[in-house]
Amino acid sequence: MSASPATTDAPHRELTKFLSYRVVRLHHALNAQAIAVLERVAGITLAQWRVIAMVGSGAATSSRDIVRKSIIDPALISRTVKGLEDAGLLTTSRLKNDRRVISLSLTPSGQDVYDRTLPRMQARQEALIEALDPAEQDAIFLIFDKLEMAADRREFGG
Amino acid sequence: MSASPATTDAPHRELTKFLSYRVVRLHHALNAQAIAVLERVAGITLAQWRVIAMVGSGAATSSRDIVRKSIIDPALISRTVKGLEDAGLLTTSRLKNDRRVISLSLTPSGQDVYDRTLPRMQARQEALIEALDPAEQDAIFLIFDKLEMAADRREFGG
DNA sequence: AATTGTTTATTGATTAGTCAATTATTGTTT
DNA sequence: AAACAATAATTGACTAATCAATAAACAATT
Repeated sequence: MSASPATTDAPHRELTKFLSYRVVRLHHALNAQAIAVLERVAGITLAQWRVIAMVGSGAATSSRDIVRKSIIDPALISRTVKGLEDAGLLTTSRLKNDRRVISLSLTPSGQDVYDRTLPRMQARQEALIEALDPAEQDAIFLIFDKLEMAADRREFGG
Repeated sequence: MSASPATTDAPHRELTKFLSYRVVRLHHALNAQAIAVLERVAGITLAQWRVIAMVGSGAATSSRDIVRKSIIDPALISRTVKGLEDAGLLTTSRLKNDRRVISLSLTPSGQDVYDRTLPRMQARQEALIEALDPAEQDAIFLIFDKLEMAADRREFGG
């Protein structure tokens, strides 16, 4: 009755057993969490926070930096930066050395958003880490490294 | 003393140390992989594969099932189903018992796509799992469970 | 200096995904 | 049965994200 399909496929194989599905689901949950926190705390979007965080922390001083150090699309960065400028949170200028490059810095109110938001987001990160026991904390980053490498493969089977 | 900074922010703190960022990056890489494989093998999109896979495996027999068992938005399912119908891969009908519910089944060519694609996607899943050593394989699903639970929290700090 | 090629950013077009409102059907309560 | 609530699906409007094409500035070569 439980008619297994021709391909010797386990019937009704639990979706939750698929690694890639679990990553999608976790990503979905984390995104929703970040969006909710950012909306409540600062009224900004996730993309806006990513830019503000990288500029505020000094991890990036230009759009180019953000492109290189994150996986945000250049087009999205361009539009997000423009939005942050319009909102008065960010100022832009061209580099003297290389006038292609857009230099970014926070305005006072952008700095304020950063200062107010960072501790919440750090608390969130710590809560995530602390949801794992020490052994898992040690393992998880290496696991991500390995999975990311595996995700670069493009050929499977015949 | 190498641990987390209290409130004083470590300058240039590595983005790759943030768990949520790693999830985003992994999700990004896995998505790109799935999209590439599906395009090459069957010329279908990821959303289309998700529907085909759930119907083909018997994990779902209706749009309602897919909504319940996945995290795909009902609106997206509706449009994806319509697209698959137009492509001749899926047929729909209303349930006798409950005429609100759309029953889904694969056409012969939809079944063909499923049969041809499934082994590739399974090989991919196995390659992902096998990128981890046995201990990591045992740990990863529990880790995902814990992180997902932690992702449900909405309040942080004062 | 003129050329060729590369990098950076922007723009327009397109797709993916989400949200709110609506319709049709079913279930529940009076 | 009538009224009300709940569920399933669809639709339109919107945001997020990606892709392709372009323009501007720079680098390297001849």
